[in-house]
Amino acid sequence: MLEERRLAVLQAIVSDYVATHEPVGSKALVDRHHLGVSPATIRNDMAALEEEGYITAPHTSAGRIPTDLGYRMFVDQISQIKPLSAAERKGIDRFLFDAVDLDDIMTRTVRLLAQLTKQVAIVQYPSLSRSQVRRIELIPLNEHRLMIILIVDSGRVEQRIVECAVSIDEILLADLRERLSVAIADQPFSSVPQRVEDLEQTFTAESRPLVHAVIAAILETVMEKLDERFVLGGASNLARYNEDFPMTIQPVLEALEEQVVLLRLLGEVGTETKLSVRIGHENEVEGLSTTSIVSSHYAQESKPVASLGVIGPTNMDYANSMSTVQAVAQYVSRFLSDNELK
Amino acid sequence: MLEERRLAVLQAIVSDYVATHEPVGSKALVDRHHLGVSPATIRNDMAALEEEGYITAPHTSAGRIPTDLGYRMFVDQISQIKPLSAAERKGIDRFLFDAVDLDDIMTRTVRLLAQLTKQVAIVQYPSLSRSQVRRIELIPLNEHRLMIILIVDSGRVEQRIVECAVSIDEILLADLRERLSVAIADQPFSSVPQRVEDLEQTFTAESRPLVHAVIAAILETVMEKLDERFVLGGASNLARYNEDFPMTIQPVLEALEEQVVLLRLLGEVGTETKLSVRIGHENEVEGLSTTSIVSSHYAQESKPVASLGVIGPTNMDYANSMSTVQAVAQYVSRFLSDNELK
DNA sequence: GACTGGCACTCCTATGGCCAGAGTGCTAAG
DNA sequence: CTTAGCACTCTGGCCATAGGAGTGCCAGTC
Repeated sequence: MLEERRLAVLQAIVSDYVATHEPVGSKALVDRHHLGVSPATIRNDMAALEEEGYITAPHTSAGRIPTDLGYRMFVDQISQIKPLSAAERKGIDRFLFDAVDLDDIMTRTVRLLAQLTKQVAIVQYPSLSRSQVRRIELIPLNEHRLMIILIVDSGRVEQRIVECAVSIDEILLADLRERLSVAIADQPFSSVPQRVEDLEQTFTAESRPLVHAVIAAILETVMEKLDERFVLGGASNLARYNEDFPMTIQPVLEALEEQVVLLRLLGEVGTETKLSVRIGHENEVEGLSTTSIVSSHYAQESKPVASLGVIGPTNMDYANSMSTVQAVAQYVSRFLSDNELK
Repeated sequence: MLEERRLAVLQAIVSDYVATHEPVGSKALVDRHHLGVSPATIRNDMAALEEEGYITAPHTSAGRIPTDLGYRMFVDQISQIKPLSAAERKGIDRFLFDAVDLDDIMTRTVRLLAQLTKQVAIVQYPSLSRSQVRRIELIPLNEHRLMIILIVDSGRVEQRIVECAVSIDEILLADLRERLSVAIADQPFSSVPQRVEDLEQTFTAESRPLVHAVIAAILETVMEKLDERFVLGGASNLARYNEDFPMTIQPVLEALEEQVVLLRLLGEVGTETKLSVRIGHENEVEGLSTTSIVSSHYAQESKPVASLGVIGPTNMDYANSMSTVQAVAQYVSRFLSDNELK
């Protein structure tokens, strides 16, 4: 009973604070939410909540604001996520409908997310490490230069130019392509390094220079680009929160430019739960300690391939962000699986 | 004589204001720059300069700050651009040295620019319209799907997936590829639409469905992607100027997300001059009226292929930005021409 | 034992007045 | 044409004040 009301009070504080961005006091609480008790009672509860670390007071005579822990509790209480309205779903549909290729899907998705949540959106490209090579092409460009093209089953296309000291023998190249194709097509990316290295052994000594150059380039590409691509959007939404944390825009912008950091944040998302929320200091990145990240996996044919999400101030509208991120992730998954881009 | 000193006064005002970001008064001027006259004289000149619209006073008893027109005059007076120091040039060299492909060059360049100028940097990909198709590949993916790959002499690679109702005949596809290759390889992009359309006529009726699908996709790709790619970097530098124009970050961020706007700004750069500076209201984009853009073409084998530059507040250090942009453009040009990525 | 009303207390915020300083424009003289 | 002097204006910082919001605690009630 008592516990129950305390929870209600916390939830009320969070939702009021999220709405107004101002500390909320006991009087305001009983006015806006019809809890059946007096302000004094609420004050007792608030004192207890503060004791437990869920809320804090900026100064003696201001209202309370939630701590990271308070938000965490609040978020964990949101058991069932409210579905989007028909209009919203329609909107998502229309937005993605006529995307022509993977790049197009990614850019549209990021714009969609930013627009719906009014926050900074981030969409990761399907991770190579969870994909398979679909096809490999070796295209001679001139005597000493060729281009490797890897087509991945997620629709990603990676290209790389290779320069080799020896002049390129087209017959050998075709042979190499064929054997590479057999070796790595439809194999998980993780097995590629081993397989191409094994393959290299099977070539005669005289063909080695070319073969080695190509294989080295493939290995490099596979390593370098494993997870590295993503798109950002809606950075201007950061400025809307000027009022709330005025001095901290710069570190956030800086953090957003750190690719590795962002990828780690998205990558850390466990595979067990689909929807993940990390609040304030929970993401241990300097500069993002006043922001929260709501992210979700998206899948292709039921296999999770990457993540997408939004980044906003800790006092964001979690319910809305969560449902939007989840919905968008589902739509993207569906879209990727239906219109295979392979 | 008089005219000459006025100019000196204007230059002094601009450089002081750029350095301190505070209105500069007559006393401070004679102190810092050893003009051989008294503050009162300077005041007269300042009154005249204000009359002519080069400077303005925020309020009665503050110093003066340059207007857009004042900056313009100042910039036009910078006849010879100071070369970079050896260390700086060395730095640029090292930064670009081991770039492996075009994407790599573009990202490195944008980071380099942002870092050197402490401003927002923008680098446009080599424009397709000023390039030639180097090679075209048609890669069947499955029965109804194929991928078109266009390799452009600037090193850009464009890919597009085509879906066709009829099943793909590999023999026909090879033939089509060959004839497409003949038709458009080493031709300027602008002539591609005409040539492929002509080519379509030469095919027999039964092969038309496939041929048409491919050609339509090529046309679409050519149209859509003509100039559209660029990379941005250093957005966090915007926040550093919080003090100066605090309320205006949002519109600037928004403008930066408008691809078309940015491309137009870069594109407008005439072909006659290499280095271009547009100040404040000169770039007629809402939201960028308090910013200046310093940009330059860069070239590949002496032919300008695209632009790069920086965007900063109107009270930026023009001399430095101009020399940096010019130097980076030269280096990128050299790099692109030396290590042809074709 | 849980809730409530009352009350004293604290602390922030907004307001207004005030002063000093910086910078100007003007005038008259060199 | 330049300069010194002077009166004038406007801003920005500082201080003190008042008002208000919100709290914590205590004593009383159901």
